[in-house]
Amino acid sequence: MDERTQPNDSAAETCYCPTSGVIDLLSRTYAIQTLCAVGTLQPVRYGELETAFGDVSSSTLSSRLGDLTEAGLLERNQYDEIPPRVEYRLSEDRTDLCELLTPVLDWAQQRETTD
Amino acid sequence: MDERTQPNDSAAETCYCPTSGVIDLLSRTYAIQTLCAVGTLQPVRYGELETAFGDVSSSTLSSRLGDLTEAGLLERNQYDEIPPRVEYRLSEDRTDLCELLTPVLDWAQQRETTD
DNA sequence: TATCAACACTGTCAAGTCCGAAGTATAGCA
DNA sequence: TGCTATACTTCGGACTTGACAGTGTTGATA
Repeated sequence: MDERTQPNDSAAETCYCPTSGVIDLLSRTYAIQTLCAVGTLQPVRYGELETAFGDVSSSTLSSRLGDLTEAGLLERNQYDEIPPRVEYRLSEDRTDLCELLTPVLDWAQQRETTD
Repeated sequence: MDERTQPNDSAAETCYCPTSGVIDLLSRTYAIQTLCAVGTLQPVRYGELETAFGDVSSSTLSSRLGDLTEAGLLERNQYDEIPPRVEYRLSEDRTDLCELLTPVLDWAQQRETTD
């Protein structure tokens, strides 16, 4: 940490930290997208996400939703109807994460179209 | 898209998009951390990243750096010395991604300490 | 009466990805 | 001659993912 360029000090403290639980979670397939999609479409059902993504496998989407719910980032509400209905939405206090991630997805998509 | 709560329209366009190349990349182990660590410590060497993370396997770090370099997010400079020296830094125009990701890592770390 | 559709998953197996440990190449130093 | 330093690569096994088929319930349709 001497003659290196450094954006700012707070970043220096956080950036190279070891894998934390949440980042581990976000590093799985479709985790980021799922989070943002739920934030945008909420309340959203399993089938809606499946068709929105188009190419997720049902097992992956299922376990991703399970992971995120278990981690407290999503809420799952099940209604006793036939056919069954399950709705997902962001947990009350996790909306902020989605707000941080959306620009990342925006960036990625913009890059996709320009490069 | 009728009575659903929607944060804003631009988010609705981007959030539930299918997996794009960049997001695919970021969804691999240590990709987000590597990007942010390079942004913070640049120019940074392989060994520095390895010790900074502490628990990455060398093979994973190696392939992650390769992925990010190949995708044009990182620059790799090799010097003909013994022992060898290789330096990584963010590509000129990719600094903005790191700026978007740092808050995500901050959020994750803060959550880690409060929960 | 038999079948089908709708929905939210779960189960299974093959393929891909990741980890930890050991190995590679090179030159200076003891 | 062996040790050190560096930036990787290779290998076998473990874990994750994808494709596809199946589950359970009830109302609608043939």
